[in-house]
Amino acid sequence: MSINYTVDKVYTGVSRDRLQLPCVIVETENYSVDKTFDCGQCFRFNKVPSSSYGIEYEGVAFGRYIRVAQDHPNEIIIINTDLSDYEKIWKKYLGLDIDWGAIERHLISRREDDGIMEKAARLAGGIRILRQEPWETLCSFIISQNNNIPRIKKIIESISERLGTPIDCPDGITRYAFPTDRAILMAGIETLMATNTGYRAKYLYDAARLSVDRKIDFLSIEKTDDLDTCAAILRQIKGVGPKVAACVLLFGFGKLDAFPVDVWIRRSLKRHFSGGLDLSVLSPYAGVAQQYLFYYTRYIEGRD
DNA sequence: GTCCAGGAACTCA
DNA sequence: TGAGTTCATGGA
Repeated sequence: MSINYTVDKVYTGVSRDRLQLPCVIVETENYSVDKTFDCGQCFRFNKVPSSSYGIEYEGVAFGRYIRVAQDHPNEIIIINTDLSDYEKIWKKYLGLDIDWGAIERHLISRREDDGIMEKAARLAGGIRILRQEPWETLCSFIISQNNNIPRIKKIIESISERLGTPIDCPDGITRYAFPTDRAILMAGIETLMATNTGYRAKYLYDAARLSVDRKIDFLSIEKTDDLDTCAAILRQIKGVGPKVAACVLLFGFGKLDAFPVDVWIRRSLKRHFSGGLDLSVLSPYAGVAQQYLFYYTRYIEGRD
C-alpha cells in the first residue's frame, strides 16, 4: 500500500483488495467499526463477508458508496473516497471530530447505578454515534417502529432500490441512494406499501409532505439546543412519537443528550435502575449512555 | 398458532 | 391523564 502523508493523522492510499480503490486512513483511538455499524443506529451498512481486513463494512450514505475497514482499534480505513470528501462528509459522519474518550470517562464517573454503566461502557466502548443525514434518519426510524432490525434493513433497501438514485460502484454492482423527500412524496402511499412498509407507508408520506412543504425545518432543529423544542417539531409528523424523535435527534442531528427509550432500554432500566434513572446525571451525553446500555442489553443480556 | 420487534395513534373511561 | 387495543409483516 503506497502511503502519502497529508494532514494531521490522516493519510491516503489504496485499498488492499484487488480493486485497489483510493482510500483515506485515519489514526484514531479505540474505534470499533464492528460495533458502530452493527449496533442498530444505521441500517444501510453490511459486513463484507471475506474481507482482506480484520473487519470491513460496506454501504451507502450521502449518496456515496464506501467501505469502512480496520485491523486494529486505533486506525480506520475509509475506502472508495478521497481527502476532500473525508473532510466534507466522513469525518463528521464517522464521529472522528469528537473526543469520545472524554465522554466515556464522563459517563463511567457517574456512580448512580449498580455498576452497569461502567460494565456497559467497557463492553460497548468503541461505539461511535454516527452523524447520519436527518431526512434518511427520520424515515428509517419511522420504519423502525414495532419492527425488528433485519426487517427494517430490508425495507429501507427496497425503498432505495425503487425510488433512490442509482450509484455506479467500482465493483460493478449498482447501489441506490436513499430517496429524497420529493421522490417519496411523488411515489405515493400505494408504492410505499409495495415496499412492505405496512401501516407506516402513510407516515412516510406525511413526513415527505411536511418536508417538501417546508412545514418541518431541519435547519432550525439543527440550530436549536433545547431537546423538547426539537422533538416537538419532529412530532408534528404522524408516526413520530417520543422514541422516534429521540432517535432522529441522536443519530441524525448529533444531539448526544437525546435518550430514546425502546423495549431494550426499558428492560435495562427495569433490571438495573429500579429506583429510576436521573438523566441529568448523564447530561450532556445521555444518548451515548443509552447506546451503551442498548448494546449491552441487546447483545449481552438478551431478552429473558 | 403465538409471540415479538429500536412505537404510535386511537378509543374509552 | 392513563390503560388497553389496533396497526402490517416476517422470523423464531
